[in-house]
This record gives sequence, C-alpha cells and structure tokens, in this order.
Amino acid sequence: MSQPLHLDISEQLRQRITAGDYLPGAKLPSERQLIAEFQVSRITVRRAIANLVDQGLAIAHQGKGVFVTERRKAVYTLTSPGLFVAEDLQNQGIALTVKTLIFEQVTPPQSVQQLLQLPSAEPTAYLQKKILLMEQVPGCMDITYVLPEIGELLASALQHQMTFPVLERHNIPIERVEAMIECQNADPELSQQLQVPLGHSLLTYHHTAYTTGDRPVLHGASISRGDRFCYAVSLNHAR
Amino acid sequence: MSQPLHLDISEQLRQRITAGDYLPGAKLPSERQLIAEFQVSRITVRRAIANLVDQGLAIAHQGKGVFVTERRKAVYTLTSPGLFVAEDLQNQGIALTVKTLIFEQVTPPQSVQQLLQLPSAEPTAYLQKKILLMEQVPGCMDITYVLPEIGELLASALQHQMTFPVLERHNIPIERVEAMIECQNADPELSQQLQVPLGHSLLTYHHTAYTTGDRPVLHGASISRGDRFCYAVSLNHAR
DNA sequence: CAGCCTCACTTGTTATAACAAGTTAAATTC
DNA sequence: GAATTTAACTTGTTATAACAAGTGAGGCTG
Repeated sequence: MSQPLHLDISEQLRQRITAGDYLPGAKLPSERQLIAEFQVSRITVRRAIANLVDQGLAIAHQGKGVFVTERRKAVYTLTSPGLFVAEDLQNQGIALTVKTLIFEQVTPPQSVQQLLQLPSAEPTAYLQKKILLMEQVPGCMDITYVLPEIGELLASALQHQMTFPVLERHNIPIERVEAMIECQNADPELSQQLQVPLGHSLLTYHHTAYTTGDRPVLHGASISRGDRFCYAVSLNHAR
Repeated sequence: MSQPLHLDISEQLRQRITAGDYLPGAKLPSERQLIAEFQVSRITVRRAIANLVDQGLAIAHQGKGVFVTERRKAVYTLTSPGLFVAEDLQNQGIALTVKTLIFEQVTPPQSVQQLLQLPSAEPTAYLQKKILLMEQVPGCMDITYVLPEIGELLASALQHQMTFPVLERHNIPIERVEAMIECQNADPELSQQLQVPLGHSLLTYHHTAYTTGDRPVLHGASISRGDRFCYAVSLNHAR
C-alpha cells in the first residue's frame, strides 16, 4: 500500500465534492453506506470523513449525518477606522446581534497595560467579552480592554451596541488603529462559545485604537470563525 | 460520563503545556506511558493527542514522539506596497530562499482574467508557482499570475528573486494593492508542499497589484503556515 | 387529534488486537 | 574501530466489537 486507505477514500470523496456531485449543504453517504461501497472497516471510513472535516469540506452532526460545508464568507473591510465591522456587515445584509458575556473592571495583563499606557499605580481597565451573533449564529468572540474612564462612562451603551460607533458618538474619534491578523485554533472555550469543533480554524484580529494625540483608547481581539469570515484591506503607496 | 475521556485527558495535558510543565520543543510522554498513567486504551490516548495537535499545541513525528509546538510567529508588515514580504522578513533576521515550481504561460481562470483586465481575444498570463523557504523550511506557497508582457520580459529575474523588488527595479512602480486575508486548511497538495498535516491551518493573502494609471499588473495568493506567520497593518483615519 | 413511545437510523466513544513503518541505540560482524 | 545488523522503542494504519447518544418517523395511547 503506497498510500493509506483513509486518504485514498477521502480523496475520492473530495473529488466528488469539488466536482459538484455532492453540493454544499447536501448529505454525504452514511458510514454504513461508505463501508459497503469501499469495503473497508468503520474506523477507516471515519478517518476518511475526519480528513474531509479537517480540510473544512464537510461537517458532521451526531444523529443526522455528514454534510458538505457552505463556502460563503463575509468580508470585514478595513478602511478608515471609523466605519467598522458592524456597519460593514450590515451593508452586506447580515443581521448582527451583540451578546455581552462579561463587562467588569479588571487588572489587565502586563502587555495590555503597556499598550494602553495605564498608570502603574492603578493599572485597571474595563474588560468586555462579547459574542457577535450573525443571523442568530455565533460568528465572532470579541475580547476588549477599554480605558477605565471610558468604560465607566459608556457602560450601558457599550454593552448593547458596537464599540466604535459608541465612541464616535461620544466625541472620542479614532484616529489610528494598529492591527495584527493571525490564525489560531479553537480551544475548548472558543469551541463551545462559537459552536465549532475543537481545533477549528479561527481568524483573529488584534487591534489597538488611538484617539487624538496618539492616546490609546482600547485594545482587543476579535476572534472569528475562519470558515465564515475574511478581511479585506487596500494599501496605497501615497500615504 | 459527562465528558468524553479523550477530552478529559487532552485537557489535563493542555493544562500541563500552558503551565509550562512541558516546554515548547519538549517531548510528551509516549502513548504507552499515557496509557499507563490514565488507565485507558490506546485509541483514547491517541484521540487525546489528536485533540492537542488539532489545537496547534503539539505535533507528532512517527517513530520519534509527540512534541510541544514552538509558538513564535514571523510578521508580514503591510505598509506601503513597495517594501514587501521578503525584505520585511529579512529585517527580522529570517533567511529566505525562493524555489520556483512552475513558470509558464497559461490561460488563467475567468476571475483572474477579469481582475487583470486581459483582452478577451487572447487572455493569457504567466503563472508562477513558488515555495518560499524560511531558514530552509517551507513556510509559504505563492501562486501569482503576471501580465504576459511583464512575465516574458522578466522571466529569469522573477524565477530567482522576489516579485515586487524585481518590478520596482524595472520601473514598474506598484501604486496600490487590493488585498484580502483569509483562513484555509491544507489540502493534500498544500499539505505535501508545506510539509504540514492534512487540514493544517493556513493564512492566505490574496492580492492584486496596480501600477500607475490604475492598471493591474499581477494577481496572486500567498498561502502561509498559520502557525508560523501573521500580518500586521496600520490603519490611519487621514487618507 | 395531541402527546408519548418505540424503533430504526445516524454519528460518537471506547476497548482489544495485530501489523506497518520510522527512529535510535546497542550488539554484532567484518 | 567502522560498518552493518538487530532489537526495542516510537507513532501510523486497519479490523472487529460493543455500547452511548442524538434524530426522526411511525405507531400507539389517551
């Protein structure tokens, strides 16, 4: 055997998916059917399916079956820092709800203290942890640290609305955002909150926002499902 | 049982990793040892380890063992389109080699034809597929379509050097880049080329570069290992 | 007819077993 | 002593088996 059986089978199934034999949303044959078709043991069929799931081509639902994944992604456009994630998605016709999990005053980790230039005497900030529901489905978890004076002032507003619009409305303009985008994998907590399998690919947008005078206002991370979202940015030479 | 055994075990191991009991690069206990410690079957231990691998915390080497992953990432800084990936990485002290897999004239897919505004009479372009080796290790696969006249002119230079510096040296300034960053998972080809397991998280940077007069010059995708790379960008309000 | 139950299906978990294949170091051979 | 072989480890593949748990349809009961 030059190649493992499970790979051989998952490649055949992959070909059928990319060829359109199984359309997005459609149910793949059950384990029992695949066992009969390929004449292998259940463990091999399950491994073949796991290969497809790992590649993001299929998703399994206990009791129901394995289904071909939908491949549409919503775009976060990173233009000027003013109009943000929320509006941009709503422009794409995606209903968006904010569910705050945590909103409290904490002592952030060293790295955040530094980025927000908190006074070392009393290095506190407001921590907001929220889930963004797109079309009633959790798509993004946002963890943001806000300067204490701003968190206190805008507590009620921040808990029900998107962050940046609230700030702009209260005369805290965002002049600059330093961002970093990376890939991570769902740990058990994120797996549960975003309702994805353990290890699922996630796209993380780390950002530090500065207001006039280059003073930092907030620092946070938006962790989105990697199979549902992407980021667009335009880079101009003339700056 | 409220929670599967394999999850229970992988969580205990995860805690040891995050607590620093097992440092990056260190070898985890062998399957045999874990079977003895947790008093479960091999299949359960293997599933627990698979959970860690899926979360990007460990990597398995047949015959050698399972090792805690290193967590350092190289940063691609997206500033002005001029200085690019290559220089940026070299500034970070990372040795970079280009290995061209394919360089030929082709008829690109419809979507690329449109982006490059190719004449529908003869919609050809040069396709370059290359592997970028960082410290002799494959880290990124780049697939780029270049306008035919440029591909022809700069064939030899493009095959051994980075794309953007070559263009700049030949008086083809890049004025604007439209980019999109997304997450994808390694299919068998990428898995083989980048030497990562099937389904491994990858970070893809799609880009279309325009020269003076807003004329498109090239369109491509840079597919990097998600566990090794990230993108940084600075967004200014004043544009 | 509404509600409940049962049954047949699905995927998920776990155990035992055997062999394959990559790695390393000790033992053997030349 | 150097090269080769062997043995003991490691993880990878595959089979068989049994039970758990989620789903949905059909039938039974009130």
